[in-house]
This record gives sequence, C-alpha cells and structure tokens, in this order.
Amino acid sequence: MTLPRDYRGQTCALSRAMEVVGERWTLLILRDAFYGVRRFGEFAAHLAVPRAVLADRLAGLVAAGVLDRRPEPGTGRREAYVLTEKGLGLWPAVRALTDWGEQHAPAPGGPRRLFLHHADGARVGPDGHCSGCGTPVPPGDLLVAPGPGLGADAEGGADPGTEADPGTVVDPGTDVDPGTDVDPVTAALARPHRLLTPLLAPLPAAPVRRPSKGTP
Amino acid sequence: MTLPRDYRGQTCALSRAMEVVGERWTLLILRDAFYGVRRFGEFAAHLAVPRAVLADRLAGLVAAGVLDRRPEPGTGRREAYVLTEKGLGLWPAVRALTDWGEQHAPAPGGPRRLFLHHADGARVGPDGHCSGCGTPVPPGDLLVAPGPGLGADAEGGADPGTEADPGTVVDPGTDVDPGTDVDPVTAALARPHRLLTPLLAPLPAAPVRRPSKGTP
DNA sequence: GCGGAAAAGTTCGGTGACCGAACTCTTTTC
DNA sequence: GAAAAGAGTTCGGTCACCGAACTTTTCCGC
Repeated sequence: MTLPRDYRGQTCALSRAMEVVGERWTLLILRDAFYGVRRFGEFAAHLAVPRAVLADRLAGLVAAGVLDRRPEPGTGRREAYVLTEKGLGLWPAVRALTDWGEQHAPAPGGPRRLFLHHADGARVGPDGHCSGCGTPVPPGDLLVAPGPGLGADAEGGADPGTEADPGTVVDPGTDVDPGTDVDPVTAALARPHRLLTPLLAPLPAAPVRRPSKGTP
Repeated sequence: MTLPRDYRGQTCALSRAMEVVGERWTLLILRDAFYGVRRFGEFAAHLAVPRAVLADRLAGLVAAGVLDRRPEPGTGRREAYVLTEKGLGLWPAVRALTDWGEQHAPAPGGPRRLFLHHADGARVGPDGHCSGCGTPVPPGDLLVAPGPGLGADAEGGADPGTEADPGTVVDPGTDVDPGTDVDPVTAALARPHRLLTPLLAPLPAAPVRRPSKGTP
C-alpha cells in the first residue's frame, strides 16, 4: 500500500493504523524487527527490498515512534533499529496476519515457523496463549523455531530434524552450508531464536581491538 | 501497499497474507464488509476510494476467495460482495490493527467504535473474549456500536447517548439529519449494528420511495 | 414502449511510488 | 595510506494510484 497520502476523511482507528504500517514492505520489516533483525543491511538482504524504499520505511517508522534508531557504539557506521513500546504493540497484528496466511495459503509440508513458549517449549496458539501452561505469552517470551514446512522449497535447506537448544547464540556463516546462498538472517532462523533479542552478533567478536589512546 | 508484484523470494506466511490483503484500501474494504457493507456504491461512498481501484480490489478479493460476488435478485444491476469463510478468518487481524490504532493514535474523546457481545451487551476485548461472560465471541456475534469518540470530529454527529436496541434494521436516510452530508454507511453506523448482517436495506422490499408510511 | 434515474463498473490522462542498479560518504581495518 | 564494509542516496524506467468523466445495464413511472 502506498498509504501515507492520508486516507482522506477516514478517521477511524484502522485508517490511522494503516497510515503507519500500511505501506508496502512495512509489516515485513516489522516482523523481522520482532525476530531480532536490527541493522539496515540485514533487512535489505533478507527482504530483498530496494534500499531506497527500505530507508524510507525505516525513517517513517522512526518518525512514527514505532522504531527507535540508535547508533551501535564501537562498530563502524552501524545503526540499530529496535522496536519501541508502541512497536511492540503491533505483535498481535503481525501474528494474526501470519496465522491467516499459514492457514489459508498453507505451505507444503506444514508451517515454516512455529512459535513456542520460551519457558516450557510448548506451542503458542494464535490467541497468544501457551498450549502447555495456558498463560498469555508476550512476544519477548516467544521462540520462533523452524517448522516442518521449512526447507521444502527455495529457502535455505534446513532439514526439519535440526533442533538446537533454545537460546543458542548463532554464529552466522560458519555452520550453515555456504553453497546455498542464503542471507545471514535466513540462516540464523534455521534454529530456534528468542524474539526481540539480536539475531546476529551485535558486535564483532573482538570488541575493542586496539585502545591505542593513552590509557592510564 | 502495492504488493501483488509478489514479494519475490518471500515465501513466509506473512508475505502470502500481504499479497492478498496488503494493497492500499484492501483492509478498509474488508472492515466495511465485516460491518455489513455489501455493494459497490456503498464501499465507494464510505471509503472515498477511486472507483477503478475499488473495482480492482473487489475483483482481487473475489479471485483470492476472500469475498464472494453474487447478484442480488430483484434489484437492478446490484452485486453483493460478502465474506467467505476464508475472509471471516481475517477478523482477528482487522481487530488487532484497529485496536493498535485506537490505542496508539487515540481519537479525542475516546474510541469511536465499541465492540459488544450481542448476547449480553458487554464489551469484547482485543483478545476477542467478552468482558461479561468470558467466552470467545466470533465476529458474527459482535455488535459495532458508536463510542464516545464518535461525533467529536468531522463524522456524522451522533450524540453518545444514542442507544437503540440491538438488531434494529436501519432505514437509511430518513431519521439521520440530512444536513450533515454523511454517506449512508456512516449514518447507519451511528447506532449499534450486528456484524456480518446487511448494513443497508438489501431490497427495496416495500415501495419505500413514497413515505406514505403504509407499512404496518 | 419511452425517458429518466440509479447502480456498477470502465476509460483516460496526470502524478507519484516503486524498482533495480550504480554511486557517495563515513568509519574501520590492514 | 589503501581497502573494505555499512548506510544510505541518486537516477531513469515502469507501474499503480488518483480524480473525473464516460458507458452499460436495469428498473421505474408514465
């Protein structure tokens, strides 16, 4: 959608929401943000969105207060985009649309992603409640895990049996077959990952290589 | 969004959903369909969407199996667009986005629309459960009622105290002040209405055009 | 039957958004 | 100092959207 030309006359709540998140690519960007994507280049590589459009969307979301843009210290010119409280409120909408797509345009072989409760590993249903303990699960307590439908088509070949223990920090590019040219985000999502935590290593492994300044 | 150019490479469920409902105006059209809007001219008048775009969206939704297009017998060239089972599945997404807009870009004076449980009149929360009886409420058992925020701005002036009994069939254009040029859909939504039931008189059943009040 | 009205689209030119590729700018790394 | 990487920006071509006018079909009153 190309909405911010304001849906004139429509003053209802849905119109106001669509002015913020209704443009093309915006909800996919936000879904990636929930998954832990934080940097411009990661979004660009994973979504294959034109860089100019991505820059425009990120700026718009920051202006709307949905994302916060903060420089990551120590690294080169790296900006991090993280969800604000306002942005976190969009999780039910992202989840509802994802579930609808999963149910009414199903992937062969079953769902590609599963949402699990971090506390007990049970699946979390579309209503946001854990099927194991029955409690409502906020997005930060969710794991996104590969489902049986992953690997059945073009995306990176993750055999469905792959089950790393939850919470593993993924070192991208070392243990995923580099022959299939998947982007780092797709590769990292081949194993369970907790939402809202950085998906890729936020800092280069050696943090500060050379404090050559006068350090007492 | 202008999505149906296919979000190449994105095969996840959210992308598939966005290909169907991600274009500009589409979700607003579907929300109106949930409210009981059924005819081309009603959508056009209420949403102020270009007629060419509306025709394209309706055709796309019919092709996707979200809406069903059926001629209304007896009337002139009138087509009715009604939600299919697949379309009904989108209610959680519409509700989630509406609630987000209500919460994070609130209207002055409070929400413009309230969702009530048809059975007991209690409010239905964002999770779809009735605050009175606690049961989950499917969209067909919801009433959309004017909230305190309605009438605070440009839309038709409905004083917040107006409370018709649920289920009333609204005869458009007779008892709403014609001085404020509101479209029939907006006028009809000034009083509670049950979702998925026709919002405007589906047939000119009685020879209405002559207000001789001869219908006992 | 006939003219008018209404509903449902269709057509058309102008404008803006999106796309893909190449380019710039800054900071870090060798 | 040279090279590389990250984060955008620039640019021309294409496509979607917009608003208004137009066409088509059906119904109504006469």
